[in-house]
Amino acid sequence: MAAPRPYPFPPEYRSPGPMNDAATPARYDFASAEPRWQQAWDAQDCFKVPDVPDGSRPKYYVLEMFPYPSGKIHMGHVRNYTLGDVVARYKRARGHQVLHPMGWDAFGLPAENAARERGVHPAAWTYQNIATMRAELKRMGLSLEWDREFATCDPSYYGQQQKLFLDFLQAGLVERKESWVNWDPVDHTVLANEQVIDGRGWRSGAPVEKKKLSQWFFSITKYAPELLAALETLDRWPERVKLMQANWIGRSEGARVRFPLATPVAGHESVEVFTTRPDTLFGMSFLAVAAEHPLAAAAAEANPEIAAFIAEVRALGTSEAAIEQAEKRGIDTGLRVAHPFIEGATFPVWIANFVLMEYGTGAIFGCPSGDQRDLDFARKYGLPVPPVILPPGEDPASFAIGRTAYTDEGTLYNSGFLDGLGTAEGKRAAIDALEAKGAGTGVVNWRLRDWGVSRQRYWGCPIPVIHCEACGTVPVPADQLPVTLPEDVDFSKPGNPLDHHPAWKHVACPQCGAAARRETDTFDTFVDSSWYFARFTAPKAATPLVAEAANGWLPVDQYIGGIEHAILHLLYSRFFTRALHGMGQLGTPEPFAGLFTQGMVQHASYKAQDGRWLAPDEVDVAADGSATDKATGLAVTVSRNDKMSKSKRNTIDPGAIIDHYGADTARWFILSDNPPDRDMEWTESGVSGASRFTQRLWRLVNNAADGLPPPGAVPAEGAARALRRATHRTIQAVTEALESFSFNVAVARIHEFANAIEQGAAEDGAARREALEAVARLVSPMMPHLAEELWSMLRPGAGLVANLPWLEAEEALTRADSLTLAVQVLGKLRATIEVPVGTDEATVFALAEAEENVQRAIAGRPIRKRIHVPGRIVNFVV
RNA sequence: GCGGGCGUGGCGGAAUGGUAGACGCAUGGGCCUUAAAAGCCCCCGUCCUCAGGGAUGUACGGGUUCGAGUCCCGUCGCCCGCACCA
Repeated sequence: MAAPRPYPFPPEYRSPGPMNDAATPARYDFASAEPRWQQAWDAQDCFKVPDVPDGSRPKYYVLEMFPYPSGKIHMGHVRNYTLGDVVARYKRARGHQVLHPMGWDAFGLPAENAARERGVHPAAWTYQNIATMRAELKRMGLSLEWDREFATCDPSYYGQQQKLFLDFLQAGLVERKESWVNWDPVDHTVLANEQVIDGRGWRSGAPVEKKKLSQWFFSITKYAPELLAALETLDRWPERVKLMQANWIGRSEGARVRFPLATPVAGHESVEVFTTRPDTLFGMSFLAVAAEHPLAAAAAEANPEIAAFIAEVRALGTSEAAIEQAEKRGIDTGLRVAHPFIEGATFPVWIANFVLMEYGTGAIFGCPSGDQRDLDFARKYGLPVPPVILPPGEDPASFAIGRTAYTDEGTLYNSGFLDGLGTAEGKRAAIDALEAKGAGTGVVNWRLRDWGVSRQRYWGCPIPVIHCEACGTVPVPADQLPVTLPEDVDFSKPGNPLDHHPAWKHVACPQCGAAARRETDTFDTFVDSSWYFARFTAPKAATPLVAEAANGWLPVDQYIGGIEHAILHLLYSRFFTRALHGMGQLGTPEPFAGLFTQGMVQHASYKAQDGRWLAPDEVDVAADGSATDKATGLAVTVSRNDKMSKSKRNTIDPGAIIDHYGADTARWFILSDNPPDRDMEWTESGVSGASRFTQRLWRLVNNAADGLPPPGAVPAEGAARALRRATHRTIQAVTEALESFSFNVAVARIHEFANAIEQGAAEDGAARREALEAVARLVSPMMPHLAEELWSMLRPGAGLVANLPWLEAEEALTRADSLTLAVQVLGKLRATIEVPVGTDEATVFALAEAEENVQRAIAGRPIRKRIHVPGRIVNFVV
């Protein structure tokens, strides 16, 4: 692991150390305060809740996506857990019983990479990382209940997961099917998509091949209709995430059409195609199948050119993005199919690299005039483009398709019996005709595929199955679980260490007792993260779930994590929950009632002229943002908005930040910088600004604390009114901002409030105490340590802010007695007027019209219309 | 390529269809200090100005409205996901 980098802090922000040095003004000493308050929370078990909510207060389950233990925490974690902690502390103050646990998504590839590269055992590497990261998280002052912690690589967790797998098997939700993997022919290893770079294996550099393997699948497609329909019930999910999921599930109505082959090939009499546009069948120009389609294989047998083309397509790997971005290419098989409607006509069968075997039937009919991809393909290979849809207002004699297909609705023509019909009627009529002829049927197709969970890797949860020659695949009996990973594994050979372990896989068949073989594949790590949120409700139970605990706490009220998980992790978790609900193990069909997706954390990156990436402490940044290399003095290319990454060396270590500024400063800066759902940029000046504000608040209280009247004093009327109004309006505004995840706005309101307190120096002492106590309590979800420190100065010995209820604004004190109205003429601002609350409309118009600027803008023209939006605006139309 | 999102001063951003730029950061000027640090105060979209104001401005081009950063259509740029990274 890389040594921690020094951080280029200005010397003035180092921890001030012991105070009461007469020569320097007193400062807030976060370095001693933060651990002190963390101990105080621990000592009182502030964040502990029972396994079953006791009903004394409403329950609230706050969960952030648990981290992968990669080594150290990064700023993305700090942002994620700060957001969650604000919610957890705020909800707790609002009187909820808050469950807020933490654990580790601990299986995965990086541990195996570390084992191969450095000879560390994956378990040792993982648990060491967990220890480091746990210590770092604890320093952040999060209101977590650490007693519930677990790692998914603990046998006590993955053993329970194996039990769930047996339940899924029993429920008919598991299947064994063949599917394609990326195969590295040199390393003899299955590659993850991220390990395929430009079609080559990342270590060997060899062109990847696609290989078919028999693998385990969860039947998520059985739940496709439910998963789609239930999106509507998720009213506290971002619309964009629901949209992405709906598109991913991809329900589409269309038809399956059977095209008879002119001459049967290798036992194939026909090709079946799925289409959402059966109305355009008369616009057919060709038929195309995927390279993995059986017909393609049959055609390749007699033709080496076709075989070469298929091999080329295979070399693209299994990533859909790579396949679809490749240049659209194809090859004519020489086969021809008959048309279901056009008597005697036949069309060529092509193999095309953009047709996906996984979608529909792995074959399409090409209608170039109505589909852009088909058109590009037809133009490239000189195939005909018969137009069949006439856009509204076009003349059939002159309308022609050029470089752009017409994909919208219109009137069918050149289409035999469909002529004159619109798009919707055309679809219906075409399906009716197909069904009457026995050439096809109307169907609903789903884009969603079953979830392949087999991985040929060591560091994952063993799939508890035994393969027996006589009995087939036999589940490991529940009383023989968990199937644990062997510890003595050899990573010097490529491939799956479980597979070449000398003893582990050799077992007796549980059914017949004959020699049999353990499944050596392990689960996709998405399985681990598909139920951990439920396990947190009873993390040590001897069964996967405990009904009262799970049903008492679930669903998660607020789930927080990165937008990059918008589809897969969230959809798999929804599927798992629904499946467990169906088996009667969970009371809720949906895992996450509320979802918030945060943006990424970025930092400027610096590239020297010779192409090396420079770390932030290796450059001098000038006021105008330009930078030079400290070592060479040469100018450096600065790029903002770069995702923090080790390769660009622009990561900032949260541990170093906490050392130098304290956890509260880091939290405050992260919250203040921008709205939490957007990407944020970590800047040095931003953190130091946040640090100054913590000192300013502390000073504000420290300077005032001695001169305040005792708690309970009643503020006087009159002079104190302005400050009291500021206090109660701030309570109102911060509360609203916290409720709506506008944490940056909450920060702004607290800044304004601090300004107001400073300006109100001569005010009534009781009002001042009220204001300062409000500050301490309002910042507490965001800067919990500073809040405790301020509170202890204001109310020595009065207990913890963490145990206080949230402040309520007094409505009467928030009202103003006059308001400012904008006066516009023709929608342009010309003046503002100050009127007492409750002024009637006629008076408002008269006052507005009397303004000198307004008169000038009206310029003697008659007023046609007067608009008054009470409390906002007056507009004169002339 | 397909699906989703975002775009407002030098920077991060604020703004129930109703005063665009709150609040913060940076820069500049000033106070304090022997000096620095810390702290405090002022200015701060652009252009014009008779110093009252005026024009213009929310990626770009259109539209709806008394009124558009906000709603609608199109274009451009950037970001996320694409099923074996987590």
